[in-house]
Amino acid sequence: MDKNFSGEDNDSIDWDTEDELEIQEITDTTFSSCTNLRSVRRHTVSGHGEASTSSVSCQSKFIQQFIVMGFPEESIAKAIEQNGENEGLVLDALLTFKALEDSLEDQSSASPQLEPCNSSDDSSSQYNESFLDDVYEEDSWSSDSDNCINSAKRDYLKGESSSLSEKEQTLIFLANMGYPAEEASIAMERCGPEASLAELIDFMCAAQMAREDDAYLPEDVKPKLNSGGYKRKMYNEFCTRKKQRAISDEESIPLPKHMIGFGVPTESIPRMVQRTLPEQAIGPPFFYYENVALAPKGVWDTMSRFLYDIEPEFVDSKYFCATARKRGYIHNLPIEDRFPLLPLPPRTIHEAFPLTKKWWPSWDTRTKLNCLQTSIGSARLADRIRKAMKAMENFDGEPPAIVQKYILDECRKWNLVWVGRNKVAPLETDEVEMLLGFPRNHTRGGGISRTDRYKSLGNSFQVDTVAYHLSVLKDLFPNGINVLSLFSGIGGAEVALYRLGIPLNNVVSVEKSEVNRNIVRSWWEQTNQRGNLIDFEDVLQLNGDLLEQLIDSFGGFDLVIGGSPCNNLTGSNRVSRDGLEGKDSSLFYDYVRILDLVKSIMSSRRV
DNA sequence: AGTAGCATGAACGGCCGA
DNA sequence: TCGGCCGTTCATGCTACT
Repeated sequence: MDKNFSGEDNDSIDWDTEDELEIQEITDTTFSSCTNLRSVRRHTVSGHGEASTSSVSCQSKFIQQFIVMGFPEESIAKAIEQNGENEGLVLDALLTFKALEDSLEDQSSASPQLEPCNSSDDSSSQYNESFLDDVYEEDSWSSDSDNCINSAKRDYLKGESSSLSEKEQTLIFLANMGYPAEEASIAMERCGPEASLAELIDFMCAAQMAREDDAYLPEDVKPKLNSGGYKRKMYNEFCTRKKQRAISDEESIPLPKHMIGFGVPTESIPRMVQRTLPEQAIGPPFFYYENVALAPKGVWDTMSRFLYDIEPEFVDSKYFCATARKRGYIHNLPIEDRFPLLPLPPRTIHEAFPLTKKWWPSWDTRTKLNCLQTSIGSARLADRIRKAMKAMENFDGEPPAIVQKYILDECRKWNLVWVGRNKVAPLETDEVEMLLGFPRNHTRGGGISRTDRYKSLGNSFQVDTVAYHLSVLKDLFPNGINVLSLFSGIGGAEVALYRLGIPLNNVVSVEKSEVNRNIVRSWWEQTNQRGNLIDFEDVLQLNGDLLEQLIDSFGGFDLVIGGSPCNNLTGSNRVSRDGLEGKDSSLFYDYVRILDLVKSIMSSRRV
C-alpha cells in the first residue's frame, strides 16, 4: 500500500487509516450539501458493512473533489476509468473531455444516462442519480484507488439492482467514460465477454493509435540518428586513437547512491581526500567537464574514456543549495583542501523562500526542490491545483491523501512553491538565479525574453557546486588565471571563479547563443573585470591555428572548463534523447578535441 | 515573424517483495 | 534473483496569440 507514498517524505502517512478518517468526514459533509451524491449516501448506508462504507467513501471523496471543482460527474467517472488513480491525468482528462461530452449528449436520446451535467450545484440530472446509483451500490470498493475502478466495474456488472444485461451495462459504463458506443461494442466483441475494463480501454486506445499511425507515411518518419559528417568522422578518429572498449553493461559506471562526489562541505559523510590520476590526465592545463549525471547507459563510460579514463565525480547540488542538480564532473583538479563559497547559500526551501513558509501545507514535506529545468509549470496547472485545494477547504482538515499525492507529484515535477493560500506557482526567474548562485538580475535585460531566461538558467551550472570544486585553484593561481570556457552559457564558470576571488586575467569564452554572450559580457563589464574577455560563437572556430594564436598571446590556458549540451542526454527530452551521438550532445567530442589541442600546443611550447 | 504557453513519455536506477 | 513499482529528469515541438 505504500506505492503512493514510497517517497522519503511520506513514510508517516498511512493510506488506509487516513482515508478512513477523512472519508467519513467528507461523506458526512458532502452529502448534506451536494444533491448529486445523495444517491451515494443512500447506497452507502444500505451497503454491506464497514468495508463497504469506507471504500465507497473513498470513491465519493475521490469524485467529490472534482465535483466541487465544477466538473460533471459523467466526465469524472470517465476520466477516472481511463486514468485510474492518476489524479493529474484525471484532471487533464476532465479538461479535455468537454467536446466529447457534447457528443455523448447527442447519444443521450438513446441512453438517458448520458445526459450531461455541467454543474455540481444545480438540481442533479437523472443521469447523475442513476449513474451513481449503479456505480456505488456495491460493497467491493477498495480503498486502494488502483482497485476502485475495477471494483466499480465489477460492482457495476454484477447488476444486482439493474435490469440491464451485463453487456449493456458495460457499454453504458464505457459510454459514460466518453468512448463511442460503436468502439466500445467492437472492443467487447474482440476482447471477449471476460475482458476487464482495462483491457477494453487498452484495446480502444490501441485502435485509436493505429488509426493515428495510418495518417502518417510509413517510410520517412524514422528519425535520422546522426547526419554523419565531420562529427562521426571525428568520433571514428577518436575511437581509433584512443583505446577502444566495447560498452557493455557490466562496465557501466554506477551512479553513487549519495551523490557527494569526493566530498561536499555540508555533509558529515566520509569523503575521499586523495586520488591518483592517470599520467595522461595530469595538467597543465587543468580541465573541468560537466554534464547530466543521469545520462543514457554507457555515456559516462564513453566520456570518461575520452577524458583520460578519469573517474567522474557525481555530485548533487542539493548538498550545496536548496535545489537538486545531479551532475557528473570529469576533471583533473586537486581534491584536497576545497572550500565553499561564502556566504553559504540557503539549503532548504524555507530558508531560500521564507515567505512561502506561511502557506506551505504540513503535508508538503519537501525540503529541497528538484532539478531546475529549462521550462516552468503552466499557469493552468497552478490554477488546477488552486481549485483542487479550494475545493478541499469545504472539508475540515487536510485534503485526502490522493489529492495530496496529486498535488505533490505536480509540485515536484514542476518545482512549484506555495505563494498564497491554496496557491502554488513556479519559481520566478530571479529566484532561479539565486538558487543557482548567480547574482540577481544576472540574466535580466539585454533583450532576453522571460522564456529564454528560464532556458539559459536551466542550462547552466550551479555556481556554488562548481566553485567548491574550483576553489583549489585559488592558492595555485594567486596572480590570476587564464580560462578557456567552452559552452559558456550565462557564464557559470566565470561567476564561480570570480566569487572565489580568483582574478580572471584572460577568458576565452565560446557560446553559441548571442543573448548568453551578451549576458556574460554585461556581467564582465558590471563587475569591473580588469582582464580580457574574448568570445567566440562556435567551438568549431577553435582550430589549431586559432588556439596556437591565443596560447601564444597570453601564455597558455590554466583551465579548460565547460559542459557540453545535455539535451540529447537528459531524461527530460522526449523527442531526441539520442545519447552522445545526438545532434547537440555530440559536441562533447569538440570539448575533447579542443582540450587535446590545448594540451599538445602547450606541451610543445614548454619544451 | 516572433513569442509565450502548453502538452507531450520514456529511460533509468532504487527499492521491495515474491 | 527477478520483476514490478516508483520517482526523477540542464527538453522539444506545436499552437495560439500579438
